[in-house]
Amino acid sequence: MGYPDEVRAGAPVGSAIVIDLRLLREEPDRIRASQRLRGESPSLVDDLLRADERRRTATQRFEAVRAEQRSLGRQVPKSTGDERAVLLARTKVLAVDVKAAEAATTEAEQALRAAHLAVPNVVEDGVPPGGEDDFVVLREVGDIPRIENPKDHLEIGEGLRAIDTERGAKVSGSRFYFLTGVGALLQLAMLQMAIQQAVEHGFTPSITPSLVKPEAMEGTGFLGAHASEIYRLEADDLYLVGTSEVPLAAYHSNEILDLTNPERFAGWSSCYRREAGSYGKDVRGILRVHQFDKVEMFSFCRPEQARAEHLRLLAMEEEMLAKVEVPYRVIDVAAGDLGSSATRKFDCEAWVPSQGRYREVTSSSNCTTFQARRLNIRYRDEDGKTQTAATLNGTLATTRWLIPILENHQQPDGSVRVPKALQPHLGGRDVLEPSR
RNA sequence: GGAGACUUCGCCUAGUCCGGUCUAUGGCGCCGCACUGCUAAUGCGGUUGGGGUUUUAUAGCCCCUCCCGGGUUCGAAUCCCGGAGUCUCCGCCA
Repeated sequence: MGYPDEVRAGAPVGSAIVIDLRLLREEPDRIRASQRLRGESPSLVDDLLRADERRRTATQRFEAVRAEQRSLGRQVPKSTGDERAVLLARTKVLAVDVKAAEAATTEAEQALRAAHLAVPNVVEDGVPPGGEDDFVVLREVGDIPRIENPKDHLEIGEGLRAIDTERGAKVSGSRFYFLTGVGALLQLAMLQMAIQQAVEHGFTPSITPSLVKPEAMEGTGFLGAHASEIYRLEADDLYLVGTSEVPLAAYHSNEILDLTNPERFAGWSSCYRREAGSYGKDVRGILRVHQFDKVEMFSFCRPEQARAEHLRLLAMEEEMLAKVEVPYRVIDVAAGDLGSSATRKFDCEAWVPSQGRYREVTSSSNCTTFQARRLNIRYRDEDGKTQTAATLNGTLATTRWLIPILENHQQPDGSVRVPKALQPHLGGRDVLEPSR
């Protein structure tokens, strides 16, 4: 799955990239170091700088030839006779040069973009080195409940007639499910509560498209190493989103924003993931599925505000987790496990009694200018100059949350206690029992 | 799905037939100044945007930009082809 096709499909090229290249030129060593932390080749940076230089040269040549052509072209209408014939002959030659120079520029720009897309975001200072298992636990919150022989969420869910994975498999295959009765109601209540909290904190609630064009996928960094995770509709050249982060990021593509204050969205969408390469992993229940629903936070802000915004999103997640009364811990994800777009990532992991361990339920990434550069999202600074914006995202609630909610609040009789904050969203009921 | 109309510098709009100071018209809005107890009104001036370059700065210079991408041409907002989007009507359908 290469990007040149996507580039031709209309992804923004050139200008916005160069702004950040200026920064790259100043600190290439910093970026090489970051590359090593991620376990990727530092030479990508040199490829990028070379491509940048090539593009500059090509552009300068094109502009020079073009300027001459225009200048001569302006004289043609005023000229007559022999003078005109000479001019026409000269411009005829120039036309060929211009065309060649333009082609060279276009090619150089595409090469630059390709080199650019290959370079992951620079890792933020303080990120733990290492891979998947090298995260640092920042804190553990809440008391782990003592439950004798805890049932897992699927057993509880089936008892409540809330989760039906057998029929999910019958209708759509493995890793699909039906939420029915109190299961459906619980999910709607949880997502509604998430939206309400987001609105209270000034986020704009949004219901987003689930199908997006290639440039939206490319721009958010999802067609990189994890392209095989993405569903693609061949007939229409559209992708099914794995998170509303994608449409929300692309929402402001090719725009210049007023980012005096950060712009914040809470997107509700169904999400689709192929889960390729996770065969045999987490096959039971709804922990790892092909389709789920999610409320995702997304912020556009100035780069200097991004760290504070990141902590803000994390605080939102913790507020939600507190409302569903589930014990959790916060981890600082290690450099090798960041994904190409993030400079830093905090995950919240909820306690899952049946497994006796924490499982990821939220993930919030600071992408700084990585996505905005690719999607050409800018803002105007005090001097009126355009600068690349920063983007951040974080999970506010998803279907997976049903697992810790059901398991941590299960009762010996098979019913499930409803956390207080959720009750108003469930018509006031304080316990889940089988129903229609 | 069928037919037609349309897309111009924040918004509206002239220009497209008949290619060349269109380096885009006018209005609204906005900014500045003047006048007037204040406001309003009026008058004058300014105002497409993006990138590069240069300067202490002001200012300037160059390229790109008339939905997007190709083509024709010495030269394209204008002509040709392809695509996207918007609207209207018809058909169909949650």
